[in-house]
Amino acid sequence: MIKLSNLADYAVELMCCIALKPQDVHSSAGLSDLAYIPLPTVSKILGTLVRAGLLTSHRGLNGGFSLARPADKISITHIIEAVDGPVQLTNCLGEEASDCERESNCGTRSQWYRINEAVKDALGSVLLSQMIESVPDFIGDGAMDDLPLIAKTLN
Amino acid sequence: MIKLSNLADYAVELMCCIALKPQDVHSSAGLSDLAYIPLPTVSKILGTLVRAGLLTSHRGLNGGFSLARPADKISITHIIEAVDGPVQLTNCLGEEASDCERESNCGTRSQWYRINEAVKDALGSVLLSQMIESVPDFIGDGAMDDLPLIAKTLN
DNA sequence: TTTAAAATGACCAATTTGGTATGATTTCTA
DNA sequence: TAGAAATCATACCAAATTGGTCATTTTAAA
Repeated sequence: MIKLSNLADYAVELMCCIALKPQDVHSSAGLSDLAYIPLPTVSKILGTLVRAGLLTSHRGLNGGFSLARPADKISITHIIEAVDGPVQLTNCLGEEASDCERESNCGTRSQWYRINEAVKDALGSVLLSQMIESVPDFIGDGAMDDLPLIAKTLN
Repeated sequence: MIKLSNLADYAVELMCCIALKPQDVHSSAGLSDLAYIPLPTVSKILGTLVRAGLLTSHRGLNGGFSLARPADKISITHIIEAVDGPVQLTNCLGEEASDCERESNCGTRSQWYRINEAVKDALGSVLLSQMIESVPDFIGDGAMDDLPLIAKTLN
């Protein structure tokens, strides 16, 4: 199954919690309670997000974390890549040389590149601000039947 | 880093090898040589692809594998999902109930759904036939000398 | 009947992931 | 200004997943 890591999932969740009250300073402990995520794990994720420049931290008494920039300047890609690293579907799409023996005459790499970009666009098409602004109008039995679909952002 | 599993990557590669000569029956050993993938791993992947209905197998002497349907009826998503399972970025997008405590008042799930669909579209937008039609105009040394013909042998 | 090939299932190793514990730093207060 | 409380930061460990191997069985053609 192709899925995000739990940490990346958590990271988005935590960013949403913070973005809901952007003026506040949020402690790890408070976010842990709010999001039902173990405190040390929260701490670890927030540290990563600080290093990625998405959050600023305030140490000492009454310290905590807050957004480094407005929620409409942060995309889901930013958060996910901060935690999971870059979107790079195949090895040969990376920076440094891959060990792929057939790279020199590989006919498929340009296609892989295209696919990779499309996935990145898909993840980048949602901003943190959008993530929190749409409170569900109704979530009934959990079925997704009547979800409003779906901007085809791809070409 | 967000990447495909090696097995999924291999699977696409193997399907390309087979699609290049769709009229032939390809043995695991032959494909292993062609794609530089260990034989037992090849065998495992091909078995999965057969069960997914993408390949048909021919047992016994001179047996092997061939495409179950034309290359322009197989998308990359088909191959990847056969090996890695469905694209399901977050747990709450799955079939059965997730254990997410905050699902009932989760404002973000519809956004996740949108993102997930976009990623699926991105992967599904390339067909196996497209993956192989762009053969490199220059073939270097050795291993794949007999390849240039193949573009024309496609139907 | 022999041989080549696929199918199956058990098994092992290595990487990654998630979680825990401990240490370091800042700010408030007396 | 010193100490203590609150908090961030980092190093470490365990469990789960993944990738790969091996051995056995089944099938079909020569």
